[in-house]
Amino acid sequence: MTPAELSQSLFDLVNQVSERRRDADAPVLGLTVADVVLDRPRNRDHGDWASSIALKIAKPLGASPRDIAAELAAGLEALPDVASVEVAGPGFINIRLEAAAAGALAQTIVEKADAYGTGTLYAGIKINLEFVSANPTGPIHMGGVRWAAVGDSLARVLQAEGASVTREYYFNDHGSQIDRFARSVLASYLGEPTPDDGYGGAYIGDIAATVVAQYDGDIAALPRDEQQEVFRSIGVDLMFTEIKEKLHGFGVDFDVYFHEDSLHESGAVTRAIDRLRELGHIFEADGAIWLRTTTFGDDRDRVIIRSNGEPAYISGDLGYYLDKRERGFDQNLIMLGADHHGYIGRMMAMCQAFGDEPGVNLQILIGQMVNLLKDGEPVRMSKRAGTIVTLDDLVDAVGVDAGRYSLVRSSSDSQLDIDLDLLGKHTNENPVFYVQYAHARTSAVARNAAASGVDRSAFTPELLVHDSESALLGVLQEYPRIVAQAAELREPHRIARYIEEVAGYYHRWYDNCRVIPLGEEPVTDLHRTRLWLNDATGQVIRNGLGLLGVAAPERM
RNA sequence: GCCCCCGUAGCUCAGUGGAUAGAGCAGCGGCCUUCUAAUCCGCUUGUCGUAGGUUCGAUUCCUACCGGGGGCACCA
Repeated sequence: MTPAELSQSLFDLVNQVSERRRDADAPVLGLTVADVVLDRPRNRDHGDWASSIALKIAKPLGASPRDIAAELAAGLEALPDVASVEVAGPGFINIRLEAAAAGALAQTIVEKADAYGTGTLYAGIKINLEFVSANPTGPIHMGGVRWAAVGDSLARVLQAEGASVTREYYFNDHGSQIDRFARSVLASYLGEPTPDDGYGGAYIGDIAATVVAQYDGDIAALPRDEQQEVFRSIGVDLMFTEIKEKLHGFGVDFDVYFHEDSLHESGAVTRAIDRLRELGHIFEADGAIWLRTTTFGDDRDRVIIRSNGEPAYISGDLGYYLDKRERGFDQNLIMLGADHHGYIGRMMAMCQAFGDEPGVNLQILIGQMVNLLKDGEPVRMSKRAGTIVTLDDLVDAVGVDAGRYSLVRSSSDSQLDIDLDLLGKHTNENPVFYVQYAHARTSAVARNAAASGVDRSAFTPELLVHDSESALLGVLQEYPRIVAQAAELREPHRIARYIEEVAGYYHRWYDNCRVIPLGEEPVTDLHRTRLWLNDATGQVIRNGLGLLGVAAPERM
């Protein structure tokens, strides 16, 4: 019996009880199945599943919660897979399943394999997920790396729920930051000091040297403005290529790298502005062209074409958003750092100005910043000052798996502290090893089982009665719900926390229950059935790590 | 001044209205002739920032305040 079936049964019982109890003239409760949720109690004494529904409906029915609970309990007890039901505390209903019914899950998981945990929440939905989008003015730093890890994992989670996801990187190659970058590289080449508003990192010199080596001609012979253009175009390409390669090495690949420049060149920006003008949301003032975002809740109107004729940054967003919509994306997700949260108002206003629904067609996910600490003291990261910690630094220190895992296991709402010293030393503190070790252990057990003549030729789930077994089964059952929740809330860290929990239950089970008989003891159906549970656990950990983009090693 | 995020064990952090608030790390003490000891077991620590409110029930929702971080351009 699946949790869904059990909660449907409970829902039916709730309806029966409320029909029987309510006065003829009283309003119906209007509950749906979703209101009748089953919890997996933390305390195993409270059964395999628990419901607080009696507490919720007691008042409208004018009855005591315990009386309602008792009636529901009687109905549940009659179900075939339910072993026992009790009413506890103020009116909780604690349900215990037959061991066979609970244990059947092990076989289900093994048979579903990679598909276990996937759902259909977003079946048929096209989602565009834009993340990282760091400017190509320097190596990708820790802030961007966090979104690379979280965004890629979120994409995987959404795909697991049936969505068609396009990972997209918006490449800002149009604005004045690029000019600063070009001037900085040029200055380095000429041996001049870094411009006041330029970038001063050591990588600037490297880029200058590489550009000189790659340029087919004599840069020194060019006039200064042409020199700058050479350093701009080749330098940006170099950065762009490097960023792509580094992200690839980190396991993050984008489907689309979208160039801001192309929006201006293709006329997409002009088209978007024309469209908004037709809709009556454009006005002119002080020599500039504005979008009246205040109509849609923004705290001020926004300039989209400056009085000098240059498009403001947001104009690219107008064209870009329209382009995404024309490409058929129902949901457009954009991940931004907390330093960009002020964009939400204007972006949502823009979405609404186009006639779309903010929060549905456009969703902006804000993630908090990464703080770097050294000797317990904060280190400020700045591309300008050249004090940056890059993707490479992270991977060199701890590797891809531990790096991704440490970035994705915290809520994006929390600022992340990363201690540069700890990063290099105490790698065992990373819970990823705890989880990976559990997975390696399931593989080792499976290998040894094969060598010892334990196979999966029998499956008798009613034998899985040890406390550590029902606890493990209980947590394995949660997986599909966790994936759905992570997708809905856009919070992939839930997957990490969950598999840590699975690893814990598995290790404790391993300690208590043998899959392979000791010494000369015969192989029994209990051993064979436990092998199913072992393999099921490995499968769930593997699936979970897969959603995080972290390897599931068979040996450690 | 306004907006967003955070405040939970010594540290880093989970916990989108439920029962006795959890994990990892750190500390102390136990288990290897037994499927991998990167595991497991035991001990120890909490005004869930403060004060109100809603609720049968609040770490969770609402309000105010305190503390930390970030943001409020014809920059991108």
